Amino acid sequence: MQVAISILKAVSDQNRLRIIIALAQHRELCACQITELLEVKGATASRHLEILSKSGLLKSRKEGRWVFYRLIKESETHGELLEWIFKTTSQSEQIRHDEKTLTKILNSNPEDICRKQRGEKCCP
Amino acid sequence: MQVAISILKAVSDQNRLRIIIALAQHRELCACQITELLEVKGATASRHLEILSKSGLLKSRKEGRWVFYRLIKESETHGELLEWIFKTTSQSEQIRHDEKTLTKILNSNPEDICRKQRGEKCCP
DNA sequence: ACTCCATTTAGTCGCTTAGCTAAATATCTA
DNA sequence: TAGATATTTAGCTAAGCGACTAAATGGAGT
Repeated sequence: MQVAISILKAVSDQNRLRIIIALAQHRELCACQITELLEVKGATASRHLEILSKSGLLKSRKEGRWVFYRLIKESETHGELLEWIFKTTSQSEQIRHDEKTLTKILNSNPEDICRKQRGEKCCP
Repeated sequence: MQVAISILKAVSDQNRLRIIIALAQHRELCACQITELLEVKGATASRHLEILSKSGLLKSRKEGRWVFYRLIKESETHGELLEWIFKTTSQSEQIRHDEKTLTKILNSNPEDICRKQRGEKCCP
């Protein structure tokens, strides 16, 4: 019961839902890319990623200074939940916008993104 | 997106989850039975039922002084979500306890239950 | 009409949480 | 080693939410 609730609480936040959907479309994203996508401060994105990880939906991998996140494969236990989420949000304006933003982000390299995050506005 | 979030928020509360699961097992329950099950004040149960109704998961039917709630049949759109919920909570101690409490509640009639709710402790 | 009573609405209180800033941690590079 | 930098942690604030009490609503029975 508590497990179910912690997962449901984890995904019932708009920004965390955006993270889940983004990771479903792109195998792996680093913290700075997600920060860029959500347009929040790094600390905030980090907090969201922690919540999703602790609920058992994400795992992370460190590579140098970067931390990459992906959906846990075993979340196939949670396949039905994820399927429902994808189906129910597929028409969303926000998600379509995120998809476009993500292709821009993936065309830049992480270094540029991080540089942007402490300087001026981003995404050419 | 907002629809998905409102549904996820609706079901990511312990008491509201208990309501959903109870209604999946017993076609229809009145507000006082749900109040009895949750062991909260009537006003609190009413609030939870409103949230579930507004998110599109429940509908209500008035019969005299009582209001009966049930899962919306069209929530088959939400079948995957509900299936995941049932599967993920089936081992829960709380839910098993609720099942027992519910059979007691259903063996009483609503009048008795309501009478108990404004008087002393309940459930023989 | 009057009363009883199940349910809902209003209003309050305490806790949780999402966001921020600033400081700490960890890692790369010169 | 020193400095730069990506991420996380700590601490704060404001908004959101769940529980309660009290009052309002609306149906049933006399």
